[in-house]
Amino acid sequence: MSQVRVRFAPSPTGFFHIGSARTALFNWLYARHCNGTFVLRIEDTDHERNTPEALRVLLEGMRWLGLDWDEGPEIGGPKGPYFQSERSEIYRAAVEKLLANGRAYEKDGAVFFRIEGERYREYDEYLKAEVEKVRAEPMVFEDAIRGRIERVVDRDFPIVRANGEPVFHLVNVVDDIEMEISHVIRGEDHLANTARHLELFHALGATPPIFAHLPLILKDPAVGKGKMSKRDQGALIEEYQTRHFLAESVRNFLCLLGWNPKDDREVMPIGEIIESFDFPGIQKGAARFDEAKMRFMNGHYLRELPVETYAWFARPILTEAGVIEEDADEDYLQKVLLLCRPKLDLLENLADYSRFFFTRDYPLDEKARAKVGKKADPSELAGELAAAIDAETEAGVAGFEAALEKAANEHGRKAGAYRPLTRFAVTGGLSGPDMGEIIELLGLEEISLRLKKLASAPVEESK
RNA sequence: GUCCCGUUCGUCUAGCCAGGCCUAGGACACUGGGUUUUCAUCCCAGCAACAGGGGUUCGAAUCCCCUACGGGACGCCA
Repeated sequence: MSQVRVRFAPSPTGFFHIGSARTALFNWLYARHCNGTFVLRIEDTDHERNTPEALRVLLEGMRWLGLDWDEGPEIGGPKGPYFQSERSEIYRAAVEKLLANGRAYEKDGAVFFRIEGERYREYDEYLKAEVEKVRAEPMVFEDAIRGRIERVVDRDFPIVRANGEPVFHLVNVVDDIEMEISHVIRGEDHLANTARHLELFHALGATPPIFAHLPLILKDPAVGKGKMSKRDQGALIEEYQTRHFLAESVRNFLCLLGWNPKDDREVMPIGEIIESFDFPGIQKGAARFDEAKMRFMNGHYLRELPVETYAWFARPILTEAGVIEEDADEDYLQKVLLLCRPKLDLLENLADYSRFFFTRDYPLDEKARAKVGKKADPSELAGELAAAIDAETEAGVAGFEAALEKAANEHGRKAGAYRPLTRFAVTGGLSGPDMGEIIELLGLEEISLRLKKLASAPVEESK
């Protein structure tokens, strides 16, 4: 059996689009599944938008997602160079060959590929001009995902521009031949191009690879129509990097966007995905990106992280948000993180969720204050409870419960009246980590202090 | 305009190729309940789909045809 060689051939634009990432991912998965080779080839023939920064974004995104390539930039390989900008000689040779065997001709300084068949002229509604067309034999191929596809190429097309630069169709096919690519896995937007590519493969005397066209990722209908483009909210991998999504969850989610293992597994380790991944599991219809599900997965992976790793991710986030200092105590940090984790799905929310553990200067949610103040004056309640706590000798939750009981009896209230209030005083809101654990970690003294602070604060009328 | 591809719950999808096991399964979201002082975790329950029409067949989500809708391509962009 011949070696499986697949490639991801992006054009560095300065963005790493979610659709490109998914294409890269599926190529990578297939290569790993088949024990094949994953080639990264940079289609940088468009010199204007091609900058080192654009390449960096791309490679960084690939690495972040864990998509390691076997041949390509920075590591080289036997079929290099892997930048199209460095392969001009190879393209020139291919053009010479086509020119020599009569499948190409020069016109207006450019080189055109000749489609064989009877020629006629026709007004083209789309091009708004009369053009020369060809009655050609249809190109037929078996798409690994969609089955039999048939399409005619009815017009000659340029393969070298008047400025001497080779055109995408040409370089793409030449490189796939030279790099001995066995399977071309790419987006459905290339489906219509495939007939042209097939013409080129044949004219160059090469056996075409197997094609597999992936369904497109569509934008949220609320945003607009059509395939997701780089301008759409949530369309770039960088966005999820900056929002501190775990790469694992983004990758897992992307795997499921257009592929599934045919059983009920969804959150699954990458090794299992690699093992199960194959063309029959790939969807034909386009999919819509659903951030809610990715968030859910992120929460799942977050909860599975070893606490040291979790802290390693969290520390810079909290430092940047001004919640902790660079030298914050690791032990205390880990305790806080563990307390926050059960209900946290996104690291980007961690700062607001945990601020009160590190400072007394946390915002008080006015809605929460209004809610707490519905039955009784918060300041009054806080004062009563603080006094009871100060009189208490036992520490921790036990002491808190005793104080609660005492305050309730003394002032003729239900113990429950103090509970939401305590959370509000201690955290600034009405939701968050388990209150008992907060009390244990912060200590009764601190709880009392925060209650007193609330008791002495001026009461604001809620609007 | 021409050509190509697609269409199962709001979303991602299983089932379709090898028609009966489908009163269509799972997951996210949503709703309700439980746990909880609170809560974004956890547990339970619920909601909700075969685009429409015609055929073939004893029987169709599954096969065939048409229509509608969605998407893509048609560039000296990639």
